[in-house]
Amino acid sequence: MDTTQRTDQQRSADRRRRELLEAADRVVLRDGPHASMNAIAAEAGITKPILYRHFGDKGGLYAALAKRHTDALLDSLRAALDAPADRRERVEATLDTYLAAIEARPQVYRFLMHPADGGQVGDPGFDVGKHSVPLLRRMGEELAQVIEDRVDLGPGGQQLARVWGHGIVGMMHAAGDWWLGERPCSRAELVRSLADLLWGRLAAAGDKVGGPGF
Amino acid sequence: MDTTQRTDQQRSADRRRRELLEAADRVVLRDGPHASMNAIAAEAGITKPILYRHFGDKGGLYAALAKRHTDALLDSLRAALDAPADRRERVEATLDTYLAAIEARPQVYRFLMHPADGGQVGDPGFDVGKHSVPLLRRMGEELAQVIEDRVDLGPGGQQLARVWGHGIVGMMHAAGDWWLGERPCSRAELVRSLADLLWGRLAAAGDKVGGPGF
DNA sequence: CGTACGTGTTACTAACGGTAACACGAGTCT
DNA sequence: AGACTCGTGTTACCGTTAGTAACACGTACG
Repeated sequence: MDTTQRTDQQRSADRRRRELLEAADRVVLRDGPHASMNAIAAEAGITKPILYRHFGDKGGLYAALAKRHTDALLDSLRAALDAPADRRERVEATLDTYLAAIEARPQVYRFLMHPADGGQVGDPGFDVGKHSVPLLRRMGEELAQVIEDRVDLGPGGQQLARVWGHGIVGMMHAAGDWWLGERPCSRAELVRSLADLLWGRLAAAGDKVGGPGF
Repeated sequence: MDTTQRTDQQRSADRRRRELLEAADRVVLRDGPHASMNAIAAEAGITKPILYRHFGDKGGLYAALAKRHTDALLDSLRAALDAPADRRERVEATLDTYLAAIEARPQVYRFLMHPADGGQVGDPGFDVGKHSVPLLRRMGEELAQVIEDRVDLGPGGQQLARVWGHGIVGMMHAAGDWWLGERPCSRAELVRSLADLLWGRLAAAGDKVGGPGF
């Protein structure tokens, strides 16, 4: 039970794991979220059971793969969120960073956003899987933390920040999803429109006149 | 080629279709979104191929089922959106209506929200499926229309309304999803928090003091 | 009586997630 | 040296699922 030896083995396993994840990445990028375990194993030059030994089940592989991209995206978003600029600029930079990311890699984005399963009926207590908070939640919690840290919301601010974190992330996500499919305007316009929404322009705008009999 | 006879047949087929949809509804409500075609057929007292003759494939059945619930939900939302009250009250009523709906039937909600597929690789030109706009889009478009009709946004207002429609729906959805899972507060509090967000409270709040060296 | 047709079935295929059982090679202990 | 373990890899399988082909029954119409 030598520690260094164990470290060697673990290091080797980690490297293999990374290779497998990269292969999975390629397949998912090529075939979309429907990539089968067989296809991923073939791309990696091995066979299925090895994937299962490394990741437990498909959910585990999904979680590992999602974590990679999620971490990368969250790093970019943190950079935008923490920039030394005023709040509106930070919000716009964050929105733009997110939209640029999903614009650059729509396949990855689709993969990340569609959990595609939520809980088998049988086999409760399955140890793997389940710990994959599906990106939106992580982004929401992270944004909530930033809001709570940097914005003075008075009493009850912590809960308010959480609601807002998840709400804003959802707004960004849904608008981005729609925009990615239809491309009705430029990215900059979308960013401006969303920031305007968050800045209360909906509340400030006037009613439209001309309702019949009203 | 008698028209009345054909109508009779079609009417019978429609009734059968409705029965099948109700059976599918029960199964989905009981087993969650993972309900198999076999289980649905069994619940309806028939066998699989009949389902396939009626709905083409699973996507078709999903689409038909989703349309039912989506239409029902959209009717409720329209009622809240069109109420003769001021804008803030309408927004809160709409949010509350949506949240009450997902709170009352989480299983249906989960089913509707997880498309769970997006496009097979083989068999291009598959005639069924694909026409199932996944609820969020429909809600977004509908809300966009209401905003465009009732709020004066000046030039470019139509596009702005669409962005906002999808954005607000996404906000509502994500916050609702998170809230449904964690229940961190009452529904009324959630509604208030989200409405506050839309009313620009994020922009109005002050910075938090105490950043080290800033 | 036969023929077309709608409605239903059984029995099958293909693909997928997941697993058991076996095979090989390297280091280790006696 | 020989047995023992252990990591790495395989083949071959199981159970379930979406989807389909082929057949069987009843009924209206010529």
